[in-house]
Amino acid sequence: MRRSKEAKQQTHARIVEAAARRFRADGIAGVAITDLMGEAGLTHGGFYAHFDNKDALVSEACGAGLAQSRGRMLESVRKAPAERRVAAFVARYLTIAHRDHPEAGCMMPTLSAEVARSAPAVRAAYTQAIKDYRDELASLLTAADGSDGSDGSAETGDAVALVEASDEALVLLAGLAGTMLLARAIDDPDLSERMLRVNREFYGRVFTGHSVADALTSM
Amino acid sequence: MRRSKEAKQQTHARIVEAAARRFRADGIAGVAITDLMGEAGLTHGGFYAHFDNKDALVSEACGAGLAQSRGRMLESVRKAPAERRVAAFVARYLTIAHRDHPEAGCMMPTLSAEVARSAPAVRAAYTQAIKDYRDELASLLTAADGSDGSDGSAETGDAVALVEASDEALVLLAGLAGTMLLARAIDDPDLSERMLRVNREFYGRVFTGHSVADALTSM
DNA sequence: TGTACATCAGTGAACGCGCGTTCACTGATGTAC
DNA sequence: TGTACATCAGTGAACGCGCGTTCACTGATGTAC
Repeated sequence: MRRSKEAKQQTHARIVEAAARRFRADGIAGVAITDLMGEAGLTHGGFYAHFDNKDALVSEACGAGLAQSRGRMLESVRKAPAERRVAAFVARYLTIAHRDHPEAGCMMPTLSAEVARSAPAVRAAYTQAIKDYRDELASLLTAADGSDGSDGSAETGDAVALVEASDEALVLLAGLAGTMLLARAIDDPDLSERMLRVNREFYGRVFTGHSVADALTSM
Repeated sequence: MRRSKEAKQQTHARIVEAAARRFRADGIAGVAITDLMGEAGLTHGGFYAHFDNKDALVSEACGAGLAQSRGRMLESVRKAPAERRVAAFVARYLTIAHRDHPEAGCMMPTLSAEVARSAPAVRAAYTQAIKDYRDELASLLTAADGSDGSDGSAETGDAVALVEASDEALVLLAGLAGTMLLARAIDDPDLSERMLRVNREFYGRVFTGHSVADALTSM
């Protein structure tokens, strides 16, 4: 039952897509190859025509999956005016809907801990995806902050401004991922919602005004 | 080979301790009961004299382990003068040593994602431990912020101040856990260190001054 | 363009392995007299 | 205080199960002539 080259590529994409979805919902260790192949409409044996082993799939699914969820998150955000995009991103990320649907959400809160324990190839692919995320966020932050990306602090200049923006992006990524991570672990609905709301408010305000730039000045 | 009551309690404690350590290093799913019993100096069959099943151990180890790591973190912090304790805590949490030794560190970055997918009893125990952590941090924050815990904003008053402190604690917990989570997943040593440093600087400054209280006002 | 053959995507049974859990057993501890 | 017996912490073989991976096979696709 050999298939055409395009058919194989489509199958490959379906497996990766199913993996990215299921890994987020149940963790890497919690998803069996048989399940993934079943969701792709195939039987388990065919897996090895596409990947050397499970780790090879994990690398691809983690890289592609994080990039995909980033794309979906930022897509709707770009419709907002430049100065409101960061706040829109924060508001989009820290929602109850996102908390309750990890399979369709960001990979960072669900998979980072498992990736940290994974094979070098997995970590490398994941790291690259995080760098891309940081860079996209940094450009969002500089655009929101006026065109020069600075706020009049002593060591101003475009190079410094760019460094600061990518540092702010690291703060934002960590804060959002951590908030979602804990909001999902917490059993108490009130506390979980409060976790989301308080951080939404915090990051929305801090990254819209200039308090972050102040806090990060002269590092 | 029946043992005395105290001996049994000691064995029980040794199993829980080994579990709290190994779960942080390798994840819940990544640690077998045989391994844990071996570390406690026993064979696997004896496990069920102490726990109904693996989930029962997980509940106990997650609750106790998070409380223990919180105790260790805050122990050294209390030696600092009140107004520097928050900064000391942040500095203690976001270190390379902490990143490289998850087995001896905080449970939140390593286990929260897995706990979110665990049985109700596990999540309940974990949630309680997080609430305790929040409350301890809140008292650290109010102590650092002057004795009334407020900064002259319009809706001042002790009740409001307490709510604000526990909200600030939620922001801090999420930020620290998220930073460590990502710093561990990232393969690139420079970026990983930068993640730690930038966030250490950010949370150190923001939670020492009054910018957080400003950001969280009128929520 | 048509034929003959090699390739290889996908099938499904089978593999070895480690897991959580069970169970008959042992012998020191706790208890009743 | 001493004896007889019940309890039960810990042992180690065995269980059923699901996992990742292998492999002989099938038949449509790609290629050489």
